[in-house]
Amino acid sequence: MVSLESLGNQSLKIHLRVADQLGLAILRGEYAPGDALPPEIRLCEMLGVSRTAMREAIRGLIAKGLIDSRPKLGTRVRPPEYWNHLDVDVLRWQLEVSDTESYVRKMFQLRHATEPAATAIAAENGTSEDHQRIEAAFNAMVAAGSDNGLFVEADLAFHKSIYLATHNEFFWPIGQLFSVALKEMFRIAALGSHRPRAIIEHGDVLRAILERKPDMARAAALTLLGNAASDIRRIREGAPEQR
Amino acid sequence: MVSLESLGNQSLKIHLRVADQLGLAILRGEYAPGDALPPEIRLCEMLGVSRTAMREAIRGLIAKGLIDSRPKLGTRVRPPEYWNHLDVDVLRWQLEVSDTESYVRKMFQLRHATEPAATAIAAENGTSEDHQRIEAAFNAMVAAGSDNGLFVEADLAFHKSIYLATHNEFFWPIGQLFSVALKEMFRIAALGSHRPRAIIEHGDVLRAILERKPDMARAAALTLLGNAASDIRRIREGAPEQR
DNA sequence: GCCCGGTATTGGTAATACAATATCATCGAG
DNA sequence: CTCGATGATATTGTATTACCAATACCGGGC
Repeated sequence: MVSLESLGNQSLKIHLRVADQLGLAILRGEYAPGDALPPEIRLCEMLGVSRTAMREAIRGLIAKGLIDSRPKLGTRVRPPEYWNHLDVDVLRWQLEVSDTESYVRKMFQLRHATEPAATAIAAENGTSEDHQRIEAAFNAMVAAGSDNGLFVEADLAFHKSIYLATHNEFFWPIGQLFSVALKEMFRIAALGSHRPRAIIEHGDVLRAILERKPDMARAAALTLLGNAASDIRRIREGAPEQR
Repeated sequence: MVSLESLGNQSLKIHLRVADQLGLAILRGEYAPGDALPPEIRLCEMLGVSRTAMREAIRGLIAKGLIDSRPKLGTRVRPPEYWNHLDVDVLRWQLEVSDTESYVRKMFQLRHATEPAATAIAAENGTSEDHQRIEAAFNAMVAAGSDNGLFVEADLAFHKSIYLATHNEFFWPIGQLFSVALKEMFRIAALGSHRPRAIIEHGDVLRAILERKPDMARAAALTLLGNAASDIRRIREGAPEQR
């Protein structure tokens, strides 16, 4: 018998696939802000899904602030300032359609604002469990050796643990966002980076947190960030990574 | 005939009402992280809605990271570190169930991290349209006179415009969040504050942005924030506002 | 020119079939 | 007889179809 796998990647829940396609189309600008999308039924037959699935997908896009839907006047694309750009899906779509360059810059602008503060707060508020988690991630970075995947994984875990250690819920989703975004970027351009220096700098951050020295932690985070940013810039400019 | 209006506020789309109830219940801790909520059908009859509506509500809560749903083991509450605390609904629920005190503090921690940076970036990148919008909000603050509602509205518009003027999409949702959160707080404890001083400080921020002086803008935002935080602290402590 | 009803489009409900999976019972081997 | 693997079953989420309600817009009739 002919399996259904033949069409498309599958295995994802279908309203997610649908939402993906619609979201990409919107981010790509196929439907400009203010425009109305085709009516539900047209969309259904265009993508070959049921109306319920389409409605669930639309529900999701509404939650992300991309569109607004009212009876009779259709579902319209909202102006971008209403979009939830911190949503990981929105971010992913954005990365797929627009040039990465400016997004790296903007993301580091935000990270530059939040991460030194988060690190300082973590140095102030971190519990011993937090300390253990951060230290474990650091050790994993060291132990990763030449394995790029492991290293990146541990690196992301390190920073995410710091955001968690703030014990401030508002910082958590931001750490989550960076984790996803950076992973996506590494997927695009696998980054060797200056591993020895990175480890030293992460160690400085770790020590400041363990010793509960907020100011030192903030400073360490700042230097780490500055170097990370210039690393990525160098890579984007096509310079060969030097180890 | 008996109108349906009798039960509840109404006029909101029903899956939103349902999501509201479920979200509140989760935030209230009625369903602890790891717990499974009742099966869909039970929930449907408990709240008196159709399965589709319930599914749409659940879809929304999944998008906010509150729950996760898998066949057979039910829909379970995820650990709070996965919740999207930057989502305005999550924030609203949190404010309704937990004490405001610590949330004001945490929110100002974040604001302290982002707003000086955003203001500096706005001073660097703001276009003339941005300048007009910010200035208009400032004028509205001045013109508000003794009308508290107008003043708060203009105040929020002022800060939101600054976040928009960064031309960095990642800052936009954060500005949006503060706008919603502070409005909610003012709703709870109407804040007269030091209006004359506030206007002067906002004027300093405005001038720095118009003159494109990032460092001055950052500094002005910092002093403004420091005073705003202590104002709110004083109010929370029950001290009478002095004008 | 104004009112009224038709129509198209989204919002909401219901019923049904399908798929995935944890639990439990049964069967067989040691 | 006990332990373990394996398969049936019940439960629960997933997906489709169909139908009715509310509403904004359009056009015709008075």
